Amino acid sequence: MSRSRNSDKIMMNTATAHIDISVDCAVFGFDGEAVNVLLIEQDTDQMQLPKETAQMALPGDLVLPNESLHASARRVLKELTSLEGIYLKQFYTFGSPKRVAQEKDQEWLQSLRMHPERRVITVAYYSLVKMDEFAPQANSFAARAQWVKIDEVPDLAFDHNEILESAVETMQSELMTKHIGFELLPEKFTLSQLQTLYELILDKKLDKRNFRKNIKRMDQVIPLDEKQTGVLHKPAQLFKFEREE
Amino acid sequence: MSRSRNSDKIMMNTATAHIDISVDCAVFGFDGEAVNVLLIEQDTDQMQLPKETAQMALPGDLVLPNESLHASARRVLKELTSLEGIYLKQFYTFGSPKRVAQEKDQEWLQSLRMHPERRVITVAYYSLVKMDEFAPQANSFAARAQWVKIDEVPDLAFDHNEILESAVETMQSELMTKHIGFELLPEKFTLSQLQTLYELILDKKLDKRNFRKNIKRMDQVIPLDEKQTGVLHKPAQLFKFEREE
DNA sequence: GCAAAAGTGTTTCCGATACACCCATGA
DNA sequence: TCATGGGTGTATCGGAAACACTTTTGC
Repeated sequence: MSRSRNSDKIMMNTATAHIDISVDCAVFGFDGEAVNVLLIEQDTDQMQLPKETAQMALPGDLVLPNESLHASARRVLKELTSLEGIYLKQFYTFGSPKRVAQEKDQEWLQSLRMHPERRVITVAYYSLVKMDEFAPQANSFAARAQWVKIDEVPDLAFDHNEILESAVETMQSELMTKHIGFELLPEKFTLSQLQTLYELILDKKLDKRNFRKNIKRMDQVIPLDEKQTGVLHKPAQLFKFEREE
Repeated sequence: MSRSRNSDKIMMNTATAHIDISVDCAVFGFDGEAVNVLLIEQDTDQMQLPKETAQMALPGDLVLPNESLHASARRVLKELTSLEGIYLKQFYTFGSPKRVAQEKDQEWLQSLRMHPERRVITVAYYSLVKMDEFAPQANSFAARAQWVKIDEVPDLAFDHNEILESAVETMQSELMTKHIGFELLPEKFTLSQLQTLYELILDKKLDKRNFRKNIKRMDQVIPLDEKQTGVLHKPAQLFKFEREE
């Protein structure tokens, strides 16, 4: 695939001095069963390649000249999900000089970027969305977005497996202290749903009674006058979460 | 491909499209009395300005085209202190479009940078050094480096007060879990020195007996066959810290 | 009435806290 | 001998962990 272009090579000397900046987002969602991450699929049609070779990657884009990093991440997320005002947090910046220079990534990179030969430093964010509010966008960018269970994520483009792993670790370590679990649940949720989520993220079993004791003394968790319906067992009490100011 | 060519031309016209990347380092040291941070002073002589107007800033530099972020931070640190192999950790990336665009910073920026008008995104690191090993370098860059107590830091250039504050918070929150206190002490230290350091960083008094109980059940802290000398009271036992593999 | 998950309290254990006196040295 | 910080043990408290049965609903 080394259809080398002389003009580009000549540019190299000067062009490599430029470093591009991107943001990449690991967007997590919970469907009641598993924690998922939103991945973008390479558009193989457009490139006339067999579907099997399609790669996947975390959503991301170059930072615009006048855009803050956070705004940039918000933009990527909005184009993808149409959601605004959702949990979004910077966690690390990946800047290895060769992080987009692997042979396997060149094809996609060239269809994606104005300067595919350039080094790219990426500021990584993780985001938490309520999957029931998620509306896939009709635009071509997002049409190829899909949820993948985090333990079934394939090899990704660039260094995105590493970025994702780091995002998962960050989420794990912030779950307890920052109450981020609630960001992944619907507005109204049961304590069992919450516990399932904690068990998945922390990857360990929790004691039901102790868990409920702990949750119930957070006064941000508010019981509603409402119960589950349509389940074939005792219906559970619903709760909502209200972030204090 | 033809799309790339066209867009290139468009890009060329707008020089501000280039974003520079720098690293900035908050280097902390402990002198037995206070936690200090290493600051760089603007060279007012060279600029023929009155000494009083000299600004200070965190040490930092642009990332070189083929240099990883970590290597870049290491380089800044080595030029400054001649130290290698010291604790260095990325903690946040600051990328507000206007972070170096304030009027007050233009003078210095223009003496410092090839493209002072460019937006700069900076990847911030904090570093911990043993002050007794610190040897100020003779080069012009570091000749103007000086230790300043963290609660006596003046207004700094750019957004460096914000970066420093964030570095201090990060250090505080990592003190307990990552044993970073030892990085600031000499190879041989007393438990009182260690406690003083913890009290300064956490900004609260600790109980002597409980503190020593906790430290003594870390098996990385190893008692030496050696005592303090030249003090006018009972000499303290010396310890060393050995990071496990 | 049965399957399936919801819901509920008490006891035990362990780590965190509080607290005061004697010791070794140099001046 | 005195001033200075070094060094030590125990009792109490409070949160974490362990643990099993009854309840409500849909079928």
